[in-house]
Amino acid sequence: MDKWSQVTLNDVAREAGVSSATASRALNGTTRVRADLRERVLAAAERLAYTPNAHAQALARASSQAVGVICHDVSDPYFAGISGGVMRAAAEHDLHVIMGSTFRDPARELSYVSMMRGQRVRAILLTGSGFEDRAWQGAMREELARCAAAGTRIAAVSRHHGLRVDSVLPENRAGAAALARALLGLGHRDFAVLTGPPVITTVVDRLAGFQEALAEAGVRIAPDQIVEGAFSRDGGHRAASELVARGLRATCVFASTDIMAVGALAAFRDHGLTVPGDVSLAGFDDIPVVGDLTPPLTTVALPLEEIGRRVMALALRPATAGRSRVERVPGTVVLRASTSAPAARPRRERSPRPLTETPG
Amino acid sequence: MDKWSQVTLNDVAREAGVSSATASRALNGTTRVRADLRERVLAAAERLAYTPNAHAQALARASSQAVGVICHDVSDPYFAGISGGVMRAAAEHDLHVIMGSTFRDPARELSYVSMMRGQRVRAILLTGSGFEDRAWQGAMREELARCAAAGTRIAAVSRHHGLRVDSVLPENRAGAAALARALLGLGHRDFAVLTGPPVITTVVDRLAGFQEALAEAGVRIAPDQIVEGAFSRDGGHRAASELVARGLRATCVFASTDIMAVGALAAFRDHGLTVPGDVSLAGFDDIPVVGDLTPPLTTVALPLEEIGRRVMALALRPATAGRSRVERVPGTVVLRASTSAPAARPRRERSPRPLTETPG
DNA sequence: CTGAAAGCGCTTACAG
DNA sequence: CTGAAAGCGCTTACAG
Repeated sequence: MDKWSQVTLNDVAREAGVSSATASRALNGTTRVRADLRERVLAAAERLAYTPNAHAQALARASSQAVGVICHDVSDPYFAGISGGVMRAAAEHDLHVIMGSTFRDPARELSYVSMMRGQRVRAILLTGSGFEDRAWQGAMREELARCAAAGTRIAAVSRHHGLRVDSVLPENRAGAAALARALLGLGHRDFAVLTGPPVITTVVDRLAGFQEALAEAGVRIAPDQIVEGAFSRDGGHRAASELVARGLRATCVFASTDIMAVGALAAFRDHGLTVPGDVSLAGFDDIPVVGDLTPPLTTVALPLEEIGRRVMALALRPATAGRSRVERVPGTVVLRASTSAPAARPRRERSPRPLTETPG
Repeated sequence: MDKWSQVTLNDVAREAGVSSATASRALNGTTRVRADLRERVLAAAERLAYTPNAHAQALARASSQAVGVICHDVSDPYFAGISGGVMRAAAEHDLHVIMGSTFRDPARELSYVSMMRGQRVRAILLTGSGFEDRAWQGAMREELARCAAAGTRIAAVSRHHGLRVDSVLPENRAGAAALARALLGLGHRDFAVLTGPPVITTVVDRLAGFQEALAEAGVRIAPDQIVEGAFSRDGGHRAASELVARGLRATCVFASTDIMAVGALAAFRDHGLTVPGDVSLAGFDDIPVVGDLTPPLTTVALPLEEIGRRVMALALRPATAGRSRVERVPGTVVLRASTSAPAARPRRERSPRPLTETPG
């Protein structure tokens, strides 16, 4: 009934009538063991339902079979998608996954890394994007140096400013720029952006790329048409409502994340605005559901599962001395029905219902 | 650069000029340690960036700080939601989460449990529903007995036939029955069901509950109006298309999972059928997005995150001798626009477009 | 309160 | 090929 009832290697050895060294070798297949002894050991292990104590193995071997994965929130479809790829890859390589959700708290990210270092994981995957925060970067850099010293590999998804780790980089900047050009191509000149917390590098990059491409076409977004919100469905809903409250002058709104776009779509509907009739709407990521919305959302598609597999692959490759490896993953602009040419009719017609109505 | 450069407790002890026993006690706060010595140890640990080797601790203490979580697929919104709750709870209790995705392979579920037993986790959470498979149940029962013998707690979400483990039971049967009654209340008498793989207990329960309630009203579903598909968006799309191909005679379709309903909604649209004009559609789970679809989906809401927290809480409570604990979580019928009274017009008008058109 | 020592369950040079 | 022994890094009775 208690912990001491565990079957140990010694039990197996005794049962098989050999030394624990031989039992270990037979079980691991590391060294040649006389066939009949091996058989006896295997049979004994089977009979006793022996499972090696992973901690003892890790201690004796000075290495474990685990990798650590840190994301912002597994229940967010973006991370759920990446995590799916990571889990597949882990299963293929017989690795255990220790998962940590930071809920976007930089301090928690730091403490997870140190915890995983304590677990002596083979590698740590940082799948959330970095934070634009000097102090945090410094602390993280120190922590990662300790990991490196311990032989723990590090690989990241997205840009982690000042960390120089091997990374899979979704082309947030270029993707947003390409999206902007596509929207310009539809005839839009007045844009608004729903953006996330500016400490998150992904947010910065997408906004920068979008504005850059617009600037090349001589188009500028009015400051009051850039609204910040939480990276969530409700955050998008609130941000879009805020935009409407400020007076929506744009013909096209870019939500820097699909999940925000989902909320924005609902908000526009709640305010009596049709998409794309009154306003076009585009997102980023191509999470599973956006193609099934009405209208389906224009977005920049990222191969989330593949990103997960690739960051794992990167982490499993031995470190290269000196500089860090970077793999870029392009985003693909997917034009769907949520964006169309801007309506030719006068502004008045696009004005929202009075704000006294309750949004959903 | 290599694994041997780890800072150990001995290094800290030496640096602080005390024995490793004292260093250990100071760090853990288990026993009174003279204040000045404690200070010196803490300072030394800080200076050396010491992180205890979790494996050595687990070995010496004969217990670890980890819990194992096994689900079918983290990237599925249902499990993503539950996992979110589990992660929160884990963070609150300072537990590490080892996560395994089985991709609905019973063998993999078994091997994960044994692997986690090897990790000597405190508890294992089975968040996927069980399999209706005798052989598997037998093997799992043995495996769980070994866990129990090792002091590893087990808790599950959903019904695991023949396993008698502490469980959080979403009321699949009652929820589906309540949904059926609500749909009957709208005036429907002709139903179809899109169901999942019948080895999954959740599938069995939802279908049974739905049919049961219909039977009480004297309504029966024609066998050819029950279509099986994969538990995924595309599985739902294919199942709905198959239903249309067979000749959709129902005025209302129940998809046993929201994720299937999402696919079904798209399929109906692709076939030129409007929801709920031509056919009403309902799902189950209330995953985040279904309220934002057009039309928003009627469903049975399950508090996914809370289910996650509760299964963790259950696992953390000590085992009760003898019988297993069961916590029921009711589902709430949420009527949305995807279901309405059946159209009064003749069948002809609801007939689909010819099947030669390509579905999306 | 503190330290020397044994022990947790494995692996792996080191001798045979 | 096999076994006795040391060692992985910690914790914890056991004596002081």
